Amino acid sequence: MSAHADNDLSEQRRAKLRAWRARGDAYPNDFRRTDFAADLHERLADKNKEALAEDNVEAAVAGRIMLRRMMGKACFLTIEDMSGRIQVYARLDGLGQDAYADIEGLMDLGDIVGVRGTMMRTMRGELTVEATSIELLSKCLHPPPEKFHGLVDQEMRYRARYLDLMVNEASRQVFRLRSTVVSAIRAFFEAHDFFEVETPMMQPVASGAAARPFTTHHNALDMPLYLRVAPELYLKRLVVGGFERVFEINRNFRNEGLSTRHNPEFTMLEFYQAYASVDEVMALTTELIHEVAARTGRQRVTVDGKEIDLSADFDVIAMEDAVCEYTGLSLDDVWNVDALRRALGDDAPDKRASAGELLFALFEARVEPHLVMPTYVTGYPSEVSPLSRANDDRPEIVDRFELFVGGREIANGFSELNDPDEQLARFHAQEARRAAGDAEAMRIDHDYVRALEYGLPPTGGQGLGIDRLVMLLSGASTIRDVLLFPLLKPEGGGHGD
RNA sequence: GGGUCGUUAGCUCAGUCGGUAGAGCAACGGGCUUUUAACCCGUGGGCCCUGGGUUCGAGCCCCAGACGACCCA
Repeated sequence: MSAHADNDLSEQRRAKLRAWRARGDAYPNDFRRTDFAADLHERLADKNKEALAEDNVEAAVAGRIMLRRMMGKACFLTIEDMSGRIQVYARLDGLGQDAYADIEGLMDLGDIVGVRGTMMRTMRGELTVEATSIELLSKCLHPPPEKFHGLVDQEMRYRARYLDLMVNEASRQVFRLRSTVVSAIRAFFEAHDFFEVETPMMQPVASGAAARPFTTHHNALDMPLYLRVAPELYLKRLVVGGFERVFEINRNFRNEGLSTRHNPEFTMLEFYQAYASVDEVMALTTELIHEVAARTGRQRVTVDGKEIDLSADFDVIAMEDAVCEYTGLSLDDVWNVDALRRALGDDAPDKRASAGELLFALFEARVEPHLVMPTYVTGYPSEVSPLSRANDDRPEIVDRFELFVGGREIANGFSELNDPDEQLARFHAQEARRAAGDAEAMRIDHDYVRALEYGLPPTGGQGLGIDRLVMLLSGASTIRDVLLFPLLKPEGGGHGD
């Protein structure tokens, strides 16, 4: 990448490193930091210039040089550690000739340094470490991005995420937020007597969702393996085993295109609760999102200029009603193949599609983008929900919901289908679709059906996309902004090696 | 997969009508012992994404490609 083809500038820095190496260990690990920048700011907040001068507070800080102001026989450095920034003041008189010359001759913006000194305030009141020693701990051999604008180039922000994080505070905040989200979710489920499990990422049958898997091969067993598209069928096996409340936060892999909403690997939360109805799962989902929004301080977020209150109750609407509302169809039409096809126009799928499939297609095409305020959509057609339990009164729909916020699907939950014979029949229906050309139709998992034959208690479960939740809370418009290392095409258009 | 826009110094960006490539930051040299996006003076730094084409002459116009951003599917 062009960012690293800085031959002259990095040669200058390498020359300084060579000079530093000649003095001894150029990459020492004997500097003992005693203070973080933020702690010093907090601890000494109420000490004015005079009080600090009297107290003689010693400090040892370390971090990267972000700014530097040389003034002949004195200089200011701004260094940054994981907690924030702190200013360093170095004087020729205070450090001595040789040590002061090192700052000018060996150190550059971007270098990692350790500083010992005494806390003071400048005439303008800024808390500052007046250095008694400064040592180079790790040389930065490339010029860092521009100090004021940071790193703007999107491609380089994704390809060299370390540079993005080094200079863009906004980017760091997104990933701190993400960490808080995950930890809030864990705390929530632990408080509700769930426990966390890990199920296989590599599966002999990739089932549990309508998606194409990545394929790999196990040499010793000489068998194909698939990266999972969902953990669902394994989690429900655990409920069969008596783990009545489980959750998993982990990666799924789907072999599909890249977009602002899709990355081939993404993170899902799934949880299952025995003896819970779909309504209880919905209530738990609302409670979860309320809790995460509160823990992250993001109860009010803005999507496409519209403010969304994540602490309020969420709307609920049946898919049939939602389709009528946004397409003008009547309730009599929503299971009528001809009426649905007319409404879909050019967006209609292949000719063999059933009424339920068409209704779902129409919902996706015409309704989803309008669901900006948090909204549960219920009553999904059975054909597009092969793992959901049929509604007791109306077998053509299932007891399932999806939660939409900002026009995007955030979560998907349902009352689990636990009749093994019905499940096998649904799998066979999926297989028929596959035979008819649907490459994403769900695979039959016979071992899962056998697990159901031992008895899955009535159960409710739900899956929630962590990346999309973080997008919502952070205001990110692309999934790449909430993934530390999003998948990109290789540089230069070639293959990796 | 389709459309639109973009790619110029290490970084952030200008570049007029087609006529020898510009700024700020960063670097290097000089000045400056309380600055803070420090400041002042000076110097160096370019595969203008790649490959073709048009032209006396292309960063600029045309064609193809690579990568990215946005929109659509």
